[in-house]
Amino acid sequence: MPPPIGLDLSQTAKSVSRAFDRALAEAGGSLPVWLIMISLKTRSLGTQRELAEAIGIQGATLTHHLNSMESGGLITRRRDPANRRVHVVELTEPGELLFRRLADAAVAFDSRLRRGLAPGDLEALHALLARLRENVADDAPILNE
Amino acid sequence: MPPPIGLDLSQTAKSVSRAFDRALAEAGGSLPVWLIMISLKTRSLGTQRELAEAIGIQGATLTHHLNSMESGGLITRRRDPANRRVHVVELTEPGELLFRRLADAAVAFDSRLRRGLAPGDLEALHALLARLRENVADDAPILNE
DNA sequence: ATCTAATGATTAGATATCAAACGCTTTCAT
DNA sequence: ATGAAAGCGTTTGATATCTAATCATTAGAT
Repeated sequence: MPPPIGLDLSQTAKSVSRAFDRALAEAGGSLPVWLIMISLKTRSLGTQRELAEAIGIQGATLTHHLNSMESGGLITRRRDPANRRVHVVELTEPGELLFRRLADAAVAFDSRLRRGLAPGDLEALHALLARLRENVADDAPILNE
Repeated sequence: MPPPIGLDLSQTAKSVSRAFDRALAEAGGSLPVWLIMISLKTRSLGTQRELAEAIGIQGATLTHHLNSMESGGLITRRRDPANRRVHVVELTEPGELLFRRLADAAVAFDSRLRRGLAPGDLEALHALLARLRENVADDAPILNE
């Protein structure tokens, strides 16, 4: 009798996320802050809505994080002159500094997480997770194969 | 360049958990309520602390859930005469009824989640998740293999 | 016997997240 | 040109969770 897969998944994710958050906290950040920063740096940001979507939180929640990051001097927000509905979010110099520290912590954590896993294992895991996401996507929800 | 594994995991878990919670909500419950009930039914419960541990939440959080379940008539709490520190938690008749409905929903969801996954895939996933949990366990935290 | 430490559960306070409502800006149809 | 609809971000209110402090009970030591 295999264990219920959703349970297994969520408990594992909880453990891993908490450990990651602790690692980032030691470097002076947090998981949401890290996700926001790396999205700002790598992806070519469109709007805050897209940013929230990319990191898997709600727009309202993102606003809170940006508020504290702004008052902490990590980012600036200004209206885009071309489209005054959108806020352009940018890292300040202290923000860049923290980003580098968090990046180091994230890399270290990731290698710790991969211990004992072959490249093939990682690919397999990635594919399995993708399949699970598909299976709970809203379209064609029940339909038994 | 492989995607960061922790991210992949947590986003998937979030999607799956939310979908599961929606399914349980349609059956009149929620994820924590379901976890509490199934733990009460299957595992031989020791204390609330153990119960909380088993379902991966904090004792204080469990208290809140038990409060609402009790006022909703799903469970009863009484002091154990043998050790008056512990609360003996038991399902009421309406509680048993809801349990059965949630069990149906959970089974349906699980089969939906397993669509397109061979038994070998499930075993592999289980093993990979276990490995990840090990890798973030507090003992021997950094040590590169 | 009594004092101290440990244990089980609850309560209080803080934080994080979400959903819904709102305000401003832009787009588009007429 | 103007009015309706949609888009973007923020605010508000509710919920869930955690940590720390507290109350009551039990176990252990002297």
